[in-house]
Amino acid sequence: MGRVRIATWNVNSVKQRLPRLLPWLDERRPDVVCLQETKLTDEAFTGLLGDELASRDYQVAVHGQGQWNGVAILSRAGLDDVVTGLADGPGFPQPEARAVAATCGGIRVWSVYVPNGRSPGSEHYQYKLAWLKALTDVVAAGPEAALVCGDMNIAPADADLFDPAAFVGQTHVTPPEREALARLEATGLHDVVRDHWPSEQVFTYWDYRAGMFHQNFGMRIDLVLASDPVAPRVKAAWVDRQARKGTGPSDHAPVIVDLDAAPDGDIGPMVPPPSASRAPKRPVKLPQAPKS
DNA sequence: ATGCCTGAAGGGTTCAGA
Repeated sequence: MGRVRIATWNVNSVKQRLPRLLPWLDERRPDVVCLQETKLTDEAFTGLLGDELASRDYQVAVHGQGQWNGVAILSRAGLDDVVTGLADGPGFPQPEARAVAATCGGIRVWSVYVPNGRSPGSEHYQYKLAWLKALTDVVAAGPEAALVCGDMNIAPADADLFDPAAFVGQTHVTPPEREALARLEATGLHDVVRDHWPSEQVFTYWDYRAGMFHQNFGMRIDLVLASDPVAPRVKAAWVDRQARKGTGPSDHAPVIVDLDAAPDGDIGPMVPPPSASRAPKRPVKLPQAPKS
């Protein structure tokens, strides 16, 4: 098929994000959308926006739960062989709604929300590493044409942080997390945004607090990983920072990838990475969990 | 020294997020 636009977006509650999500779908017109942190049961998801998505010709694969987590795939490029969850994946302690897969336009598409990890060495951190191993096994056993999209909760390199010094000792940057991500990529996946912007500062997440977005103090933790047969088809790969601006945004911006053809002129501007933020004048102290 | 903002559940506050 021709051009296919694929996007991934941690919306931080699809219910709260509806006034941003629907106009964004109409403006960017993605063919396949991977959502994370939907925070709705499947029934609530369908009740809330089933009609809105159907009227835009999207088929929907949802895997949600109440309150936390939740992933989905919207597609008007086909939606076959839907699988929810990770086979033999770990729970915390029960399995959580963090992965859904479907075949869209001949590509096995995964929408994933990797566990946060909370603090290095914690039970949740071990869960995160085990979850990544289960994802790696399932992707390795799957079709060759694949896209793994979502919130990895890992900054692949220090270049993906506004201030690496601020993250020392935190999750998202520890060697075991980065090694787990590298093992996933070693199944034959390419980080297409980094490949297209090899030396640019590109972020996908900015904390809501303390004007972090305004200062461009962000992280790149939302990734599109394309398998060997798919990666050469990538014609554009960018972060839609417009979606992080304005009223009622998610704390994450969408990542948009076009396969095979350059985007048409009528689907909105290509947004280049912002100019590099200046290094903080003073060391930036990240919020810490309160001591128990 | 600090969870500084946001969302969810549920209840007058707490937990989770990265």
